[in-house]
Amino acid sequence: MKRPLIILTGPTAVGKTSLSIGLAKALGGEIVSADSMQVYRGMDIGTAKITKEQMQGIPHYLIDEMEPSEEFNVAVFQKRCKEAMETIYRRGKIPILVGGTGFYIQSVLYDINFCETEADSAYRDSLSAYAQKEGKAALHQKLRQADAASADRIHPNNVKKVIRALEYYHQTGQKISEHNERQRKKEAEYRFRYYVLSLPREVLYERIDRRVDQMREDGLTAEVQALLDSGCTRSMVSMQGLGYKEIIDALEGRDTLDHAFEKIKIETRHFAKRQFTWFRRERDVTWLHKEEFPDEDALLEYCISDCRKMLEE
RNA sequence: GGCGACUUAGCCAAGUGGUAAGGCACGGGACUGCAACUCCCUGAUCAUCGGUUCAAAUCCGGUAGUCGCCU
Repeated sequence: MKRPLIILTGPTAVGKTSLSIGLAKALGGEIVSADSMQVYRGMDIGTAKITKEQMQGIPHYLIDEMEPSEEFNVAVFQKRCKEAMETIYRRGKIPILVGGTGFYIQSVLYDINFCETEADSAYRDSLSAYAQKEGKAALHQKLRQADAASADRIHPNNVKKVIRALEYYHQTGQKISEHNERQRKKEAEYRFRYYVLSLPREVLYERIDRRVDQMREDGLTAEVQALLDSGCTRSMVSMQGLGYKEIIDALEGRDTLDHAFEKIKIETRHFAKRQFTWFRRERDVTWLHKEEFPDEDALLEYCISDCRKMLEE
């Protein structure tokens, strides 16, 4: 019998955290964070990380498990997430995957295969240098020779993705387009519910604006300064998080703080929009339109009973 | 009340006679090891009325609005 899995996601600032705790309590669940930034220690305000008090005793995994200097990515996430889920099953609990990184959720739900090879930064750098010298089109042409299907799919300007496709070919001798095709057909090996929490765009955007204002009041600037003081640099993956790169620019004199915070608002809205695009095309999702419920309790009740149905299957 | 300047898409903004650059926002989309990343697509007849001209956002005049200076 397939094991149960509950997924709760949605755009940033939609209110996943509070719902997740209610669900975990009612169903005997433990939470695994599916968030690419909340794993990092010391990045609390900018990632709107759940606090100890908010957790209300519910165990959380993949939060504060890495240093900002370490590199976290889908492959690492997938591995650690599966480990956490094993622990949870062993304890007789139900894993609840909560977070807004759709790609990460997909990697676990459909068990996408990321081959053993490590990222080859030397090769990546050489390709990147090649693109600098010869141009993006030339790099794309290189990909066309190796993997025409990928070249058709990936826009020449999307250098980062072109490089990854080339790297895959370089390391495995196979075409990433074919690999992707195979992965795409996979079925979930869990009994699951995949909830996407949503709000009308205008409401969400207002919440985002307010949240960013709150981050400023709560001391995001000091948090970023502390990270810089401890040796973090803009080039770290962790420092590319929303809110971090902008404040770094301001602290290092390339921007004003006021403008940086405005920029964070706009970019967070863009991010939310991208998340909607992602979830809209994900199959097997259950949309939860918050505005269709009289209040949070009603929403929670609905989720609980819907999950129970799934658990009894 | 007088004089002057301005009026181009939601915002900023090129264009001064030959048939509307660009940027931002908004909206849509892609995404299989950096994903809070990276990338793609998308909008106007130029305040308004009339005139000159083969041809006007571009020249002339009226009207309206905005801003500045003066009384």
